[in-house]
Amino acid sequence: MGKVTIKDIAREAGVSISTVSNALNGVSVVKPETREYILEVADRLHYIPDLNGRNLKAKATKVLGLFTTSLKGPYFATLADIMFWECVKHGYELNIFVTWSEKSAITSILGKRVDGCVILSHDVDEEGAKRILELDAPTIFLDRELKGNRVSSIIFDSYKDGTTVADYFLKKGFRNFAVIQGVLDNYDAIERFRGFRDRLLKDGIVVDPEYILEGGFEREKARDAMAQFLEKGNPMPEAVFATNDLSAFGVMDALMEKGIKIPEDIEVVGVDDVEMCQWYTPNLTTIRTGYEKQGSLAVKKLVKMINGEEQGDIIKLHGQLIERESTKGRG
Amino acid sequence: MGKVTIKDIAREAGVSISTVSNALNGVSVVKPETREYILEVADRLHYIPDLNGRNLKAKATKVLGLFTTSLKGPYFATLADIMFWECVKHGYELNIFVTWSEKSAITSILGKRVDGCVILSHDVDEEGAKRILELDAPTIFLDRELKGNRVSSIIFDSYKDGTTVADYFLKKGFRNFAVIQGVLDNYDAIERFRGFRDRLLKDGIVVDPEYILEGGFEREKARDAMAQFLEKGNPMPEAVFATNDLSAFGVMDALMEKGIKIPEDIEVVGVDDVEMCQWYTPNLTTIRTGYEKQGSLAVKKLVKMINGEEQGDIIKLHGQLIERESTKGRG
DNA sequence: CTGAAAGCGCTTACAG
DNA sequence: CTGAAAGCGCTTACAG
Repeated sequence: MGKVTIKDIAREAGVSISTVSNALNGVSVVKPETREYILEVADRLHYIPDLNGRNLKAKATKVLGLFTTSLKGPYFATLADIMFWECVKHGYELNIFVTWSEKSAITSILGKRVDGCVILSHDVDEEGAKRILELDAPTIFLDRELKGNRVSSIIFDSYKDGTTVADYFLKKGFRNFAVIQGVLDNYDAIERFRGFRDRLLKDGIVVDPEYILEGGFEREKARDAMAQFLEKGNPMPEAVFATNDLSAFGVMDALMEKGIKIPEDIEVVGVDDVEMCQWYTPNLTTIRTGYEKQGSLAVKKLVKMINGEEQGDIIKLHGQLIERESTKGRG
Repeated sequence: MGKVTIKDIAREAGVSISTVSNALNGVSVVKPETREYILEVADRLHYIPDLNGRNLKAKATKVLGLFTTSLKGPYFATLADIMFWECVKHGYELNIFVTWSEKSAITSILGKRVDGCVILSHDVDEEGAKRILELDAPTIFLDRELKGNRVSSIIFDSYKDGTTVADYFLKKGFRNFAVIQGVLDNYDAIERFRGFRDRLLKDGIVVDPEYILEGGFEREKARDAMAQFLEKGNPMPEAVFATNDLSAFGVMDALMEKGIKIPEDIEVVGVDDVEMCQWYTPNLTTIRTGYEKQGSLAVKKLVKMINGEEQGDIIKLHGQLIERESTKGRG
């Protein structure tokens, strides 16, 4: 290939490499004609800057990193697409990294591959997170509460979302529930469950451990758990709180396979409001968490922290209950 | 933060930076004790190498790039996850870039951010692709046929998949069809359609342009197109070929809303074999294209091209028809 | 086995 | 407005 460098451009254009660099970077000090000519030569030679050379000297890479344990899941693509567009607006690129530990984020930040990170782990790495806080590297956590000078969290108020669902069911007069847990060490899964449980406790209602099923945030897993539950012949609860939509679909799959009617025999509520909630029959009552907002806010806040315009914060997004067919059983 | 460099380690350990570099990189020439000690010091100081310094001098970055126009779509996450694991096996990292033109891939390769690229564009950028071919940068295209010294394509034999579906319907004695087109300039969309059409033509069957609908590979768009088609009151076709599963679901949504029975009144076939094919009622007959294989093969081939072990190739993956309820109408 | 030195491609004060 | 020079953090022949 024979890589073209600023040296080649300088020779070809008959100027120094400093002038080439200044022209290329639009430093206003260069005479317009010189600049024009250099740009033309650069273009003719198909010049592409070596990012390593540039980043080595420069303080910024103008790249943000999105670190995640998995690209799957119902809303990752939407979240990332929104973040991507928000990055473009602010003059940044977005790189996505699949990784199992925060170490990779640390390496990328300290290795000067990115100027800041957004971290979305399905499994929390406490040690890595602490290290990030120590270093005070510009970071946004989407999955836990952490705050530093340049470290923020933008999370769902999942505890409150759990209480919202409990409130809703209690108002209907229900007292017997099943709960589908999510990924066991996932922040949102834990908080949604806690909120639901605590609100019920206030009214003196305890959820029987037999009625707490593991859904792992997955449709298939939830379906299996519910099918197994039904096998046991326990009395049916009046309503099910699934800690995400996917597991709610799994629960409904299993119920309907047994001929149990939703919402007449049992009501179901999920969390997330993925698109499919509107397509599934019956369509699903759920909490709209607002993950689109999370994506754009993450980038905005991160850029501000990088620029030193704002300090770290903990931002909680409030969910909203969207009522649909799956809970139109009684009053 | 006060970035730690090999200089700091050298000073702290009382050796030269060359020795530090050699120790860190496991060059066997270093005395084991020296090496151990240096590693310990590096660890103690929380040393993280500056990737720009390293990549500037080194010929390789050990990073592969996956460039795509969108993270959405039913199989992107699976494809990327598989590629990620395959990268780990080969000692590479995987970076994902959302981008609208091949220019970004070129910048990354020539900018020495990555050693090679896998490109999956929903909209084809001919100019950019040509430039990659000229440069002969290690690249795998997943969306079009291109071949160079270090440029390969790993694509579905979508033309053949189209003929397979046509064959299947013809054997059942059908002669009246509707087709749901995909994204108009998408390679697979075009080829699936061409294969289907050409096979029918051989039997003297022409698909009425009124029966060729635009589905854009999206469920909603296909649903709307089919709903609009039904409004017109044209005679119903015997079968529908949707050029991907998502649009097949949309078509079935629209048909069932009008009380049309699948497969009794009309049969439907899709392409991809996404998971949902098994969940939808009726579950969907489709072509299993084998995108998992595409992902792992892409990484393997790319690594071999980078290492100079293999030249570019055009690899076509054969699809397989999976028969399910949506075509169990007649013989 | 270890160290001094050159250089990767770029940016950035600083002199002219 | 332009250029000579230093230096970003690393690797890599080469001498010892």
